[in-house]
Amino acid sequence: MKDKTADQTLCPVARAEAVVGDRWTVLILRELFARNHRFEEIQAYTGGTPQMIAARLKKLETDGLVTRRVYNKRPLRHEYHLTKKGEAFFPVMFALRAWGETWCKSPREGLSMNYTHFSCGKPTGLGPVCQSCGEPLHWPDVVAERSPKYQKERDARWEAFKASR
Amino acid sequence: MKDKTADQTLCPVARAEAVVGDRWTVLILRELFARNHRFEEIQAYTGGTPQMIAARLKKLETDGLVTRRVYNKRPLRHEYHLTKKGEAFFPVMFALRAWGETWCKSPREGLSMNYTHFSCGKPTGLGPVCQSCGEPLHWPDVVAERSPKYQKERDARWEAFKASR
DNA sequence: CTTGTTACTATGAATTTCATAGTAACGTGG
DNA sequence: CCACGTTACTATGAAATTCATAGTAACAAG
Repeated sequence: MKDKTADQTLCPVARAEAVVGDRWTVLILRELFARNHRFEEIQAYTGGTPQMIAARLKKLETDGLVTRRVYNKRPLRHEYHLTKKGEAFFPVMFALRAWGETWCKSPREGLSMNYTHFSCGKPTGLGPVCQSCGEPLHWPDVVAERSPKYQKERDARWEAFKASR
Repeated sequence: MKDKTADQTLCPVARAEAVVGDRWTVLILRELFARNHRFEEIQAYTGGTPQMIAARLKKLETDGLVTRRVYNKRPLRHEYHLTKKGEAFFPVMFALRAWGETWCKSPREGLSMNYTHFSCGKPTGLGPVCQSCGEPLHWPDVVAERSPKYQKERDARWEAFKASR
């Protein structure tokens, strides 16, 4: 799991990719930005196997993007939360989502996510800054809402996960 | 190599990751944004094996981010260029680089990349919009310059690649 | 003392990656 | 006309990773 790439180059893109250059890692971060903090939530919504999730969370923790927080002693249970470094990844996530909405979907599908800028109360749009007020967007200053279809898909994933046990 | 994930979800992040959720793919895009269009350049600077590069370029082509352009008949030779869809990935790349510069390097290393905004002639900074003029940044409207150290690393990679044949 | 909850760990088969080497199609210089 | 150089790959087998499936651990509740 160790990646020497990061130490062998000054390239910031390569350094970043050594940390987040993995599908599961990004999907986990998506869930954390969506405020799903528990292992089973992350597993259910990403569709990853427990090993994939466990390994990625461990790596995210050692890489400093995630901290474990106890929410229950006896039995000991942890939630996973973003650190400053993790939160700072938001612009990448936001840009990635915008690209995905624009270029990886057929037009008739419409947007799956709609963001409202908390400070101005209006839609953020897809751009790097709020289309309504022009300010740069920070997490947690945006409120995400899913399209009904996408929300349904999420609910179905949760049900399917629960049913399979 | 096929990825059913994209068809099974409305999530734009998952859709995007099905296309670019891979270290080599992102490094190849980095080179294309840096205007290195030839196979051997991409191989040398990314450090990938020819199969990795060839497979990713093929997938990038079928996914519509890259086109092959003939630059020499007899022997037939192609260059790889970004399409509109590929160019549209720039904001993600830019944000990723900014995150890497900020969070994946020790302070004393300094910035590896410095961007100048062509339209205003001043530095862009790390943010989503030009720090000098406030406009959103588009490729190819930014001019990249590498720090001497990073440039040296790149040159060394090229030399090492050439020497190994 | 059986069932339920949450968070993982174990195992072996399938797939992917990596290092190394080699091929192909041509131009060039002798 | 033939050996060498250039560019872009392809081939091969060992090593590592991923996936599907199943199971464990530590407790609470009834």
